[in-house]
Amino acid sequence: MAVTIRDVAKAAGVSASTVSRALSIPDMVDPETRRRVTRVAEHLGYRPNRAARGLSTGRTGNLGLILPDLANPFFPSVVKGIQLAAHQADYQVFVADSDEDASTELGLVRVLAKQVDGIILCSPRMKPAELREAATLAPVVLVNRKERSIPSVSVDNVGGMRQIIEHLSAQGHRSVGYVGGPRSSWSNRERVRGLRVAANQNGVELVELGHFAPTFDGGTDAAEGAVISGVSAVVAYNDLVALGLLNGLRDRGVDVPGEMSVVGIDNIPMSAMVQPSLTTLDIPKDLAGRTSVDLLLRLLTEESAHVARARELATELLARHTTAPAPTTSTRPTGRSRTPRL
Amino acid sequence: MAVTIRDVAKAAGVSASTVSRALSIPDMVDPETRRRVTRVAEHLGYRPNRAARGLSTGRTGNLGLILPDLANPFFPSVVKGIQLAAHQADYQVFVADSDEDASTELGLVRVLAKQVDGIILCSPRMKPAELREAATLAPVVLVNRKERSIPSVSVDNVGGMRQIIEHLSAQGHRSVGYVGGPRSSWSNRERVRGLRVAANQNGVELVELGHFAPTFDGGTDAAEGAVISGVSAVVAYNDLVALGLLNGLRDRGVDVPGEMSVVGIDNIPMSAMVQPSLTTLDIPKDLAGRTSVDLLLRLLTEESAHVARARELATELLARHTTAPAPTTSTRPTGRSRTPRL
DNA sequence: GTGAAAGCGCTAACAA
DNA sequence: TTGTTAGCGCTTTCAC
Repeated sequence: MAVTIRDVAKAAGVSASTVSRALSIPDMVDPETRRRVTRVAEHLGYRPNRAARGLSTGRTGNLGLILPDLANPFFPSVVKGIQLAAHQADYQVFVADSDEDASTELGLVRVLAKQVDGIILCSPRMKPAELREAATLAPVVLVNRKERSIPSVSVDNVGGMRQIIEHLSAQGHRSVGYVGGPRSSWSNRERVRGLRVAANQNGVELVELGHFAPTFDGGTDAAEGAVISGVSAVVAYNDLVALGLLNGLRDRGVDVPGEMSVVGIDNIPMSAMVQPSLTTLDIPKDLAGRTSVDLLLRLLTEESAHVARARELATELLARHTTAPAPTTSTRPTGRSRTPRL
Repeated sequence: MAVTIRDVAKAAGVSASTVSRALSIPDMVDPETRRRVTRVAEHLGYRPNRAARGLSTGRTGNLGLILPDLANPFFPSVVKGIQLAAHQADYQVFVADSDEDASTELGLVRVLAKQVDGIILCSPRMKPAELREAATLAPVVLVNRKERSIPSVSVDNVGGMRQIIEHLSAQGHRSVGYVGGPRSSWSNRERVRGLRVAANQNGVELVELGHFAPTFDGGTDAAEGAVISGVSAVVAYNDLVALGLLNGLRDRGVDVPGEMSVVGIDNIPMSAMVQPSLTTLDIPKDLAGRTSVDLLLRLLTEESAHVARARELATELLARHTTAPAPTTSTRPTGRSRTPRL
């Protein structure tokens, strides 16, 4: 078996409790002993067993992260932001991929709840009631969606949609299509909402082309309808969909951007790798990750008596915080219209 | 605090141990009591605390996964394969991204070691000695590299390179370039080795163009050298590099595949999303994931007395296993030469 | 400043 | 078949 706190204690000629203190509350122990203990611990290669520590402190030092699809290039950046922030605070991250299955997600929350101090939940499809149940099982921070009384980190979808519509409108487009994501997706609903408002304000006609899978293939499927609809520009639910759409349009001999403009959302790495690059709305992904960790850790260190109030507070804070680095269209200079020909 | 085993015991009028048995060794308890206990447990919403269980059993029910870069589209498939297999066996997966920093990785192993039953390590850059140290801290399975006495799952790089060279040779190429990955990467060394052998056997000249970052930008950087070298075809360390290379070539006005052919390795999703699709060598990524979990779990359930032998055995098994579904070039029909014009 | 003792939630002998 | 006891590795009173 590995080296335990007692091994260190014995070797240093002190009690286990002293070792414990020397390592976690250094000032409570004589400098002399402290040094001896540290040396011995290091020499023996002692690593505290966090699970055991968790048992007595109620703190595991772990964070859980649940997301719908790691293969969606949107998420790795978020995960990286989270891991970085977590590691800096000496937390480990448990990542679980639910495979786009919202029912799995609640199960994952249950399994994780006991092994982590808090959970970051990216679940565009979970029902509000499920979210609330999840929040009773462990401290939860929502990413990319909001739910009353649960702290969350989200982006200003409405503002982002306004930017897109204004951009298109300035280019002279009067009729814009929207290739929607899953009906049950919170982000999708927000985006539709934002688009409607902005279209209305800019005298642009918005044509909703239906709901599609949030994938490359979903975009391909949407091409036919986009062509038929007669719009001159199309906004896609996300970049993956936009790329698939481009693919489908090309297959139909539609020249992009000559005959039709396409705009994506997310600014995934792939969007910059096609030529010319895809016009897209940037979402500060790693910042969202970092912010969610910060928020979660703040909740955890809050006096438990004040947690309820803290939650409300935190929600407000975040709304402002994430709105600040507002989404902007990416800025690759590629001529008049930056929509790709691919 | 959450509901514990004692709460259930009390409510069911039995002892804690009975509850424990009823839930994990059902046949050791009277059907009547068992039913009662189960009912009460369910009713109270009891969830065993796995960390606590781990403390007494020595089994945590968690697996660790360390990989260099989640943002590399190669990995999500691997992760998904791993998660699926792990969840099916009722294991959770701890994912840690080392950000391509091999020195971080050993640290991650140390931190994770106590909290997991075993670790799946994708570390192309770690030194052999570090790998062996890692293997002493926890049961370890290596992915995509081999090291004496440590079980591993890897693909038949040499065979794959042969396929690529034969493919190019059949197309009439006599001089082929290789855009190498990091000097310290195990896969890169294997690939070079395989290419040299295959080139030699097929009467093809192999021009090694140097070492580049395993990224899109790395590929872009390699374009200049590729052009100068005068080869008619280029193999890239992986698909990301290949895509960057295509980008760089296009910027230099080189027609692909008219003037130069490009072949990638990995078959990442993105490769099928460009038009026409990138010619690439498929690596069975999710299978690699599944296999590594299977292997690890087998090690864990092995009688400890036989573990040493089991390790050797397992290594052998795997070598055969992963060679079987050998890499094949992807099969998108896109005309004579399938190298993309992008 | 330090040690002894109790306990976190659970399982695994050992008795009964 | 079931309950009692001890203990996993650690922290945390409570004495000294």
